Amino acid sequence: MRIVFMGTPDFAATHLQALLDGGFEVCGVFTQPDKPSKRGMQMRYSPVKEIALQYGLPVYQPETLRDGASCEILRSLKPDLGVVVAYGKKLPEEMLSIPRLGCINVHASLLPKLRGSAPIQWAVLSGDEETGVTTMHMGPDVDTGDIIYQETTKIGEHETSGELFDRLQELGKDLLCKTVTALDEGTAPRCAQEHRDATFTTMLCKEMSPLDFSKSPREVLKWIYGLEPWPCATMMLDGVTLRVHSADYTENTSDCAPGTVLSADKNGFEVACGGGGTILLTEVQAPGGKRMKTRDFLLGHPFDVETQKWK
RNA sequence: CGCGGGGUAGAGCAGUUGGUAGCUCGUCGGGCUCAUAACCCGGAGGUCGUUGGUUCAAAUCCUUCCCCCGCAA
Repeated sequence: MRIVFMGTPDFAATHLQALLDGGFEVCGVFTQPDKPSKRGMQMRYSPVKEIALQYGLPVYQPETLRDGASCEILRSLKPDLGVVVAYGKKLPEEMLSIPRLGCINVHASLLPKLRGSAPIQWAVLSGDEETGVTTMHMGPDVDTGDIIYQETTKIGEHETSGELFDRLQELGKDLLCKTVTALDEGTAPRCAQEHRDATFTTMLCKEMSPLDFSKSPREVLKWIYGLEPWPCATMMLDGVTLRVHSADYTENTSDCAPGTVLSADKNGFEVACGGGGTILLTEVQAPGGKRMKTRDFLLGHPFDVETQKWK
């Protein structure tokens, strides 16, 4: 079975690698155009392109899919199936129907929940107990297609989006291989989504970083882990913006205003939250510095709880 | 050369009109105490990221390179 793969970031690259490891025939790869990025702003290949080149696969990086040229390329590859994983552009309807079996997509949520661009992070941010991955047939509207398979997993109470990312791509790649095999054998199930249960997610942005301590300790903690590793939660403390990387629950309560630092010692920053609870910030990062245990941070940046200022 | 911040005891930081390298924590030893992560006394531990230069003298001024962090995604 000839497969055309479309994807861009690491999450997609893992899936492409799995197809190749699984012995599937990938006859072409679409990925986003090279762009300067990272420190140094050097031109870099997408993770998917790196793997494609490594295996000598033809790589296509059209700026747009809507000028007809991409359709021509896709037709010329004579694919049986299109596999789209985090490609970064919406496919025009015309392309979806070119492969003999159509196109399928791997989405990192339990559809119809968390449709949209950052389902993994939003699963954490929302405080969900579980999430998963879904493979589906692609239709004209994004993330609305018929479901083929789903795999569910529990979200750890202290699990970061980054960690969940890693786990879901492991689940996703296996589910993808299972799905492709089933499609090849004609045994794949097909189940329409319950569209009225749908929820939607947006891309994360830096404006989400500042922590809102008027929320409950669990909401604050989930916000911290949901924004890890990017864009990362932050808090303003006496004029300094601290990034907050990890936190723990406490048994304590407080009458102080949310956001008040109740203690700053070897355990970390204990901050008053909404509802009378408190939260312990255990790992932080100062501007220009690297992340470190709050305990270590305080050795060189002592904080006076009485005045809420740096000493 | 995209922009900016930073590399100083095991850890986190201070220290630029150049002049013997400091603080907090940890660590080791001793003391106090019913006891202690508390307190007191004492000790060990640093070629100040790397190369070259200026100077009587460089952590500090100039130069080469390496590494870390943030912006941008």
